[in-house]
Amino acid sequence: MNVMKATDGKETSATRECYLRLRDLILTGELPPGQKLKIEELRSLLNTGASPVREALSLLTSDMLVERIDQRGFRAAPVSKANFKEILMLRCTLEGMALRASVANADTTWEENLVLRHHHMSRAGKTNPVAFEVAHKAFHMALLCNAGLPMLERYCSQLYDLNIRYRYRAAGGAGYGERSIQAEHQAILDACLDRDAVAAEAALVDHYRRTGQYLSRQMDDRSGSVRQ
Amino acid sequence: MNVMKATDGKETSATRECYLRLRDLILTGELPPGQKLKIEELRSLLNTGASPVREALSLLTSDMLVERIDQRGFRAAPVSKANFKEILMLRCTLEGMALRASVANADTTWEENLVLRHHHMSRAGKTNPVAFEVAHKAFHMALLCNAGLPMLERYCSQLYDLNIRYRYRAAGGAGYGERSIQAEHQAILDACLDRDAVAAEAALVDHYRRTGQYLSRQMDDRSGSVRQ
DNA sequence: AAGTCAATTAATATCGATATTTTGGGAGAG
DNA sequence: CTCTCCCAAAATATCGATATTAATTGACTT
Repeated sequence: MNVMKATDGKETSATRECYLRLRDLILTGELPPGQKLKIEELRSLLNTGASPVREALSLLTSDMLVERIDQRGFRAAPVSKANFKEILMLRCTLEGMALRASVANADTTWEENLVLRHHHMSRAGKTNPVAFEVAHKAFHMALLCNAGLPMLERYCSQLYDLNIRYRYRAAGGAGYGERSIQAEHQAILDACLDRDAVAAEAALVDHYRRTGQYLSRQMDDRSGSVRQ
Repeated sequence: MNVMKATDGKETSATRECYLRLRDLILTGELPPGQKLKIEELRSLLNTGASPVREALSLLTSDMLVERIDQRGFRAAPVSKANFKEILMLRCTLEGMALRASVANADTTWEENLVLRHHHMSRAGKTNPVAFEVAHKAFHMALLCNAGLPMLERYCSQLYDLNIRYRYRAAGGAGYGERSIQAEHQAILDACLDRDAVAAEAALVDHYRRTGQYLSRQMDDRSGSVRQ
């Protein structure tokens, strides 16, 4: 059973499939923070065997989205205000560093890609929220991808995902309050195109701090739903 | 078979066993960078089944010590001068940040633990190199553990391990050249006990930069043995 | 009636076997 | 002689079943 027929053009492994699906479930909060992740349940939910599920959970452990307790299984990583603040702080520092390096290596290819990503993000924002989330991450990662620092990029990507989870918690989706993030994104883009590393970093950090304050308020308002 | 008898006081899972053993093999270079990690070989090497091996390798992927290529198995992460430099840079930034935060939260419990760790490290240095490696990491992590920033600590721990690998490559063990690392460690400790965050960070970064230059020279001398 | 211990239940961790995919090598065509 | 294609061998990924360990319930003692 579970055979992939000709109509089924899947080139990816079951483990990766599980990994992506589980990550999505955790990021959106469908698997809420702290929840026990029983192999059998996930196995039937994802229509696959126990091995891919376990391996996917092991991979998610490295992304700090899942906690593994020896002999006692897996659970979705808990959330807390302290954790949120640490993520914010690390993002400001690490993405700031990556952005400076990216600007230092600026070339037209990078710039043109940025413009394109920004355009896609603006477009997606008007249609559906989930497409916007994807485009938003693509834009932010495009900002950093010119640094030539793969490990740093990986950390930034991880931290971005961890932060998304708080956004979903606060707004139940991609609701960004009524702040003008458009203007903030434009400011970051402009500074990059001017090849002004200092201004770019300032704009980026400002963007995160504002979002952070907004989310922080949201968390206070609905405190009690946040564990620990 | 492979039953754990009463004499066998193991409380840990086979997966963790594999994880620790494989990590050690990769850090020391017994499994050299870029080497294909075949499940069957490791399975027989570690006297266990395929599942624990695969799970351990998945966990090591998160530590960036193993690369996973979908449908094509695992391999030990490659090394390169660029990678080494990135690790050094990230360590200086991240550990610097963590150390500042640790000093800011300084209390006597932390200080006393530092003194103790430093003492253990000095003692171990005179007996055997492998004990020194353990004590050395314990001292460095003790410096950072008072920051109250668990994710940052985790990153620092990861980066520390990644760096160890280059040290083993350069010296074939814990050989540190004849620099006076003792004095450097003392300087870091003293600055912490003075609760002087700026001096502590400076001493720490200086310590890493010196070690970095030393290792960098070693790598140049034996270049060709380093792939890529 | 409260606490402890044992037996039952449930879940994890692990094994052994199989299907699927990749790799390597050799035969045949150009 | 080189290239391509196909087949055999090896390795990965996955499944299904089992042994081990943790959680739970309920009886028994005090």
